[in-house]
Amino acid sequence: MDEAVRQSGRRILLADADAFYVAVARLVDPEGAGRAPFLIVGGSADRRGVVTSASYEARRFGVHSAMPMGRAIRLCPKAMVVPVSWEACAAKSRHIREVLGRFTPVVEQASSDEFYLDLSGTEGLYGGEPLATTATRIRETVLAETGLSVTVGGGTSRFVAKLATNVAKPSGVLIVPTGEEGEFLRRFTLAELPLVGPKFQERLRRLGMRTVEDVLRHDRATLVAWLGQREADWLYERVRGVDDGDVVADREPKSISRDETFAVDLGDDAALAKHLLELADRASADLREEGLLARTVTVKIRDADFTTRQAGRTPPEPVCSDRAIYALARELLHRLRRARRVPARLLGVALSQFVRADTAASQLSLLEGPTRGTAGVESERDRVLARVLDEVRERFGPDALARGRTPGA
DNA sequence: TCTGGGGTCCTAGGACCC
DNA sequence: TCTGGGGTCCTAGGACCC
Repeated sequence: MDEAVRQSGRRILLADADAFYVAVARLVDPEGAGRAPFLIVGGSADRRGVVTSASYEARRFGVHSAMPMGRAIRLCPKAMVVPVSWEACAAKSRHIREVLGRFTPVVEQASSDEFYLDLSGTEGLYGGEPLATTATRIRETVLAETGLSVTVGGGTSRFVAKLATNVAKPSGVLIVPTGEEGEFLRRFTLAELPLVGPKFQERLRRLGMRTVEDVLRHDRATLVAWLGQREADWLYERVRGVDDGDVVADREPKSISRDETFAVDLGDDAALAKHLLELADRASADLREEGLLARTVTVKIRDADFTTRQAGRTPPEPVCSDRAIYALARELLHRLRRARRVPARLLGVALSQFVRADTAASQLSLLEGPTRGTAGVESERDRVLARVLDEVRERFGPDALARGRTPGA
C-alpha cells in the first residue's frame, strides 16, 4: 500500500495522565496532599532534589518539573512538598495500561504516564463510532476505574496525537481529523514540537526559523543544505504532520540503569565502591527479573563540578549475576577515578545490549562445548547463586540477605 | 536557581575484517 | 611506497523526553 494512504487510514491515540505524580500523591494521602491545592511532588529541598511534578495551581507560580526544589519553594512558598511514591505510581501505571488494553491489543507505554494506542482497523468493532467518541469513553473508563484523569489526543500519527494531547491538556479530548494535519500544525512554534530541544531551536533560530510557518516557507532542498539529510527530512515531514512511526506493543527494554546522587559529594574510593555495589545489585536484580542478560556494563560518574563521564565494557559473553556485574563495574569505576580524581556527586550503573536468558543458554552451551567449561567473567555457579538469592529475597523481603551485613560472615 | 532518576536515539572515531 | 572501499563492532559523548 502507498505509504501516505496507509498513514491516512490510521487511528492513533495518546492517553496522557494529567499531573500524574501529583494525582497519585493525592490518592495515596487524601487527607494531606489530597487537600493541598498548591502541591509539589519531588525530592526534598535539603537533599538536592528537583520537582517531579507540580499541581496546576502551583504551576501558575512558575513551578515546573525538573526545577531545583529550592527555587520551586521560593516561587510558591505556601506549597506542600511531598516525596514521590514510586511504588504507588508504578502500580497506577500498570492499572491504566491494563484498562487501555481492553480497547485495543496495541498499547505502547511511552513513559509512566503516557500510552499510545493504535485503533486502526477497529472501526467495525466499535460500530463505526467517531474516534473522538471512543477517546471520550477511554477517558471516562480510566477515570472510573483508576481514579486518574487522562487527556486523550488523536490523529493519523503518534506525532499528531502527541501535539493534540498537549493542546487538550488537562482533562480533555482532541482528535485531529484525517487530512487536516498540516493545517493543525500551523499554530505551533518549533519549540513546541517534540524532540525540538534548546540546541535544535537555537540552530533553527539562527537560520531564521522560529515557527512551523517559518519552516513551511522553505523547500526540502534548502532545508537539506542547512540541516543535513536526516534532520531536514524529519523537520520537513513533521511540520506537515507526517510521521510514519508505528505504535509497538510490548517493546523490549534497551537498557536498565540505577543511579544515585549523594547528599554530599563523595571523594572516598571505599565509600564510592559501597554505593557502586548497591547500584550494581539493584540493576542486576532487575535484569534477572526481566529474564535478560547484558552484553554491556557501563558506569557513570558525575563529578562535583557536574562534569559527567562514563566508561563501559562489553565482555566476550553476556552477564547477569550480581558478582560478575559488580566486578566489571568496579574495574570501570577505577578507570574513571584514575582519569580524574575529584569528589563525585553521582554514581550510576547501566546494563545494555540484552540477550534473552533462554536463547543465551543455548548459545553459551554451543560456545562452551564439552571441554571448555565456564571460563570468562561469569561462571554457571555465579548465575545459579544469583537466582537462588533472588528467590530468597522474594520470599523473605529485600533485606533478607543484604550483602556485607550477613551475621557471622 | 544550581541542577533527580529513568529512559531512547544518534554520531563519530578507531579497530578489525574482507 | 603509497594506496582501495565497505561493513560491523565497540566506546564515549550528547540531545532529548517524562
